[in-house]
Amino acid sequence: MKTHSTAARGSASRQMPDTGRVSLGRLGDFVGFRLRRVQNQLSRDFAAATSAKGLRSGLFSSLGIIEANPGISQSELSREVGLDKSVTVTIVDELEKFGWAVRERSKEDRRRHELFITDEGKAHLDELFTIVGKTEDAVLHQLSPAELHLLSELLDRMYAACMRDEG
Amino acid sequence: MKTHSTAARGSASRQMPDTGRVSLGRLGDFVGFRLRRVQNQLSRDFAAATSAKGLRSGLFSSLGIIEANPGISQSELSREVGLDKSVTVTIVDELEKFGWAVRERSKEDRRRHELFITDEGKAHLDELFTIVGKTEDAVLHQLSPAELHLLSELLDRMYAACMRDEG
DNA sequence: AAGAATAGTTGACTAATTCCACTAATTTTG
DNA sequence: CAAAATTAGTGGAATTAGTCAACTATTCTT
Repeated sequence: MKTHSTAARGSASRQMPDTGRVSLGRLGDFVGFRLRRVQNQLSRDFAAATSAKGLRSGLFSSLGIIEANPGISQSELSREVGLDKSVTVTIVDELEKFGWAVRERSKEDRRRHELFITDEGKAHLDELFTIVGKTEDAVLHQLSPAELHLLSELLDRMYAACMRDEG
Repeated sequence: MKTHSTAARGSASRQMPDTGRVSLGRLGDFVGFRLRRVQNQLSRDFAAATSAKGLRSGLFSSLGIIEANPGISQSELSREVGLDKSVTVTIVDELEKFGWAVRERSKEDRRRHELFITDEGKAHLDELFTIVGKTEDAVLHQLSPAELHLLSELLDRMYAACMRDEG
């Protein structure tokens, strides 16, 4: 069952439409494909907008999570952002080098490193949020607030289902 | 420039929804973050489900596009899947090696290679669609058909906006 | 106290991405 | 029509991201 056929112009066989759009065919029945292309483009826009700062991928998200969850551990951070623990180490190393966040040994569990954002980190995060907000708005400006909210909700439910299955 | 999305930011979601006690903070106001984590997990599931076949990423999507657009050129394929041209070359090389697709020099424009899926390629694509369908269903089973349809539509609109912005 | 489990770290290895140069064919244009 | 610019396809180098296994230190389990 094709739920959403794009352009099914004419009969299937033969040559490419010179003017028309490319058909997704059966691929159009899967959200994974659409998700991937949108996310690809979005993260490319993000990289272009922040290229001056030379941030490694995942650093922005990590700093955002640290800000929202003061004292979070690196393991929890890894789980939330979806990165390997070893990658998180590298990111936190960099955050500390920049002076945007700090590690503090936990008093209760001395294996843990509690993470905190610094004032300087907050300032840079503000800047980054502004940049990302701009690039996202360029893509989302035609989605109504209701649609945007629904999109977030659907993505959250999908993510929750992912985590339930193998989390 | 009453951008809806800007108005929506900051007002909507400040809860700790899905997996637990970790808050998204301001990050929750951006779809890019949610998009990334869902897509990451989804593509990880896909990789796990197809690991036996050892397919390089983008191969499945490429074959799907070739099936839906017989005679498509490698450039057009690259554009549609969102890959670099050189990556597409590698993928088509592999598709030919497997016997799943063929290159044919175009009669009208002898620079072009027209791409066609083979019967064997169709068979394997059927198999892949089944596998991907299963893994997606595990994530999407709780989304209603209407929600699913809306999600696809929103993603398409976002993608169209991306493409419009940078040619 | 012994053993399993968890947090963090390191380094090695593999896959993916980007970038640039190059050939061939076609289109543009002066 | 020839020169220049453009487009399609290819190969390779360099950078980066993602995965994995080993290892220390600490805590939990029994």
